[in-house]
Amino acid sequence: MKIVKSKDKIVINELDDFNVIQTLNCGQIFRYVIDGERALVYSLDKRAIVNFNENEITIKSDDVDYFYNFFDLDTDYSYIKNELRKDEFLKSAVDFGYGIRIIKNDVYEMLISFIISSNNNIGRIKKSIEYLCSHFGKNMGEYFAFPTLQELKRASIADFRSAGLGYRAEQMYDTVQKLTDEDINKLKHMDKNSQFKFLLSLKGVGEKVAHCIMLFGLGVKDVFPVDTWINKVYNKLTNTVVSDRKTITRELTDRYKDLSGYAQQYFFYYFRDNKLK
DNA sequence: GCCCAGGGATGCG
DNA sequence: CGCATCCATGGG
Repeated sequence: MKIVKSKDKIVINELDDFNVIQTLNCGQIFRYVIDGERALVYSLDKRAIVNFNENEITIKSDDVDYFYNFFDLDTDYSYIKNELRKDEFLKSAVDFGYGIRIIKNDVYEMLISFIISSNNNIGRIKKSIEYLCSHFGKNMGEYFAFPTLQELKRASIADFRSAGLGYRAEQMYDTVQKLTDEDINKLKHMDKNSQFKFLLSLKGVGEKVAHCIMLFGLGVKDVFPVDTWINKVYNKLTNTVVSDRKTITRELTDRYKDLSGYAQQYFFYYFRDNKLK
């Protein structure tokens, strides 16, 4: 991959390790719009305008450095993919999702987003997040920012229900009221086990959601979020009927170790897209 | 009407 | 611990 960064844009060529549609559609981010060969991508109060074709990707933003880091452009994915292709379960999944990159998103935004995600579908998750942005986030002119913690503290349980959170409204209210900016800052500097423990102490956050927050918001790669799809994939690949997700999580994290987070994304994208066939 | 979605909280043994 | 049950909501 050839990357040229300037003040107002990033231009990328030789796209063996970056496909915009795959990276956006693999379930790690909920605030984006794809329109032909152009995508709008949002994080906190920032926006990137991404133009792409099969030969070149151009990322424009008022904060180029933020999105350089956001798209993880310093990481060599060819090494990761070569390692994972050695695994018989993963080879076709890696080839299918060759251009996936794991986003480095904001922890707080991931926390709120993945509380909404539990036992929910991606379409509804997106709508709920959009509602929170347009009702509680700052008006940026052409879009709404993700609401800050202080802004979200003004939302009532009824507001969260209006956002379509259903029974998660009370959990969200409890967590938002309890959480502080200092909690978020401390979280970034904790070790992995402390991060996991703290996240589990928040309402609406169980093991799977905590693992997603760590993977997409804290850059922790040796976690393997297990949701309904991964559960189905696991049973298909191992020809078993296991429903205990703790067991599945332990076995898969043990199998893929430091590359667990990457492996999980290739699995998720491949099997969800192919409807397990 | 039933089933499912990037699951978690609670209670009970 | 493990396990069962309940939980809003919209789309297929």
